[in-house]
Amino acid sequence: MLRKTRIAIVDDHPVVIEGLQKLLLIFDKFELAASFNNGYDFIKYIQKNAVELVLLDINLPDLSGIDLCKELKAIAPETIVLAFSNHTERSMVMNMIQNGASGYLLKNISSAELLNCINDALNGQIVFSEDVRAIILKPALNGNCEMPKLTKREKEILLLISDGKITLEIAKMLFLSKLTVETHRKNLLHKFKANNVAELIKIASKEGFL
Amino acid sequence: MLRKTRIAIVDDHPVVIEGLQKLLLIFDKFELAASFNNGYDFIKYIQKNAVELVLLDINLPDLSGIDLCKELKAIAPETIVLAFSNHTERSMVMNMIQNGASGYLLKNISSAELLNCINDALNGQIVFSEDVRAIILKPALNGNCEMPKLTKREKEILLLISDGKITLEIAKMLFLSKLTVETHRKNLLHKFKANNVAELIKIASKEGFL
DNA sequence: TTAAATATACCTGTAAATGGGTACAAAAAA
DNA sequence: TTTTTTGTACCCATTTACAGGTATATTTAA
Repeated sequence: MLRKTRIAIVDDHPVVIEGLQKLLLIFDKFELAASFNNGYDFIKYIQKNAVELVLLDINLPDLSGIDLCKELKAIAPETIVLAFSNHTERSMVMNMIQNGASGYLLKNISSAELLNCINDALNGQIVFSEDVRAIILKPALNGNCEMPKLTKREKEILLLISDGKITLEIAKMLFLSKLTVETHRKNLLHKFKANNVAELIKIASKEGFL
Repeated sequence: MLRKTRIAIVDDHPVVIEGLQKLLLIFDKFELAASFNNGYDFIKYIQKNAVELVLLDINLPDLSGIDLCKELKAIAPETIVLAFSNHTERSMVMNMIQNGASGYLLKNISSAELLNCINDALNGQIVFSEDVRAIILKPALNGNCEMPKLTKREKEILLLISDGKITLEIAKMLFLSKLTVETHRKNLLHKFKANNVAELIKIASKEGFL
């Protein structure tokens, strides 16, 4: 008899874990190795145990699923990771793939599609749920969503801007020239390809910077 | 024999529906009357069918769970509504209660707590999951988060502002005077208690307006 | 059917942001 | 070690936003 496929779930919503478990156990070949509601517990587990596949949420209490995926693939490169998330940002999808995930599923996926994706991923394919494929194929609508890389200063100033602080206030708080803050502000607008702060803050918020 | 308690689920995530269903059907007294992945289908259903309790997500594709709750209680006041959401904003909790919900549960609730809450709600109590109680009890940390009530126009203009449109552009798009748009903009700033658009957009984003 | 809320429009300043640049020292990466 | 990135600072001109009003017709709700 073939060994069962061991699957782990990392998600901070018990109901999601229950739902996934119910679906997976319909098939005799799947075995729920373990489930976790945070990232570090899962890392501890994976250092001593092996699983074939992990369903990984991105919103975790301790660290992001994106970082967790990177760490996991460093510890156990052969483990297949499927992101299972609510985030529809193109950048999230790209970052997960960048960090070694075998696919990205939105939580609004249908049961049938979910099972298909898991099987395909186990066969070495890269899989995306239907909505995610649309996101990937529409860089125009979803935008130029390359998540910009910000420097420490830029992140710092972005936060202050989002708190309603004006340039001069920020300059005083950080002991900088007003002109310096203006430069950072301009760079932020360019990096986010925003026309003004309103758009800047919207994008930054959607991309999870705030 | 007593009639079973009919429960409906409105949530756009099939996995959540599966998970809830699995948990509820452990108990013989519960019966899953129907489940919906959008609000309007549920409204149609509830106009002809009765259920004792509804588990209601806030993020729905067509209308917000908050508005849906209001409509539902107008149609079927005796139906017990439990919000089942990811949103941790105090204002969301308050609005649901304001609109007649019997409680507010976060999706990270444990299975046992969920069942307890459902039973308590059916017995006429107002129930909150553990994390929600913490949110309610800490108005200081969660702030002055009274979610402002916006008019249609204000919502419309808020969206355009968040897209980086400037006042004059908005005015042209909506066939309004620039001065009118300025007034709406000012009202938005006041309603959100924001110093400038940056803060406005941040708050609006956090409160789920974008 | 009144009263309140909404949508509309205007005025006057001042403050702030934006867009286009340049420049250079320090730190990090190649 | 050279190159690139980051953080710093400056200038100029124009546009936009913000704060403080007032005012009125139209809806909506009490």
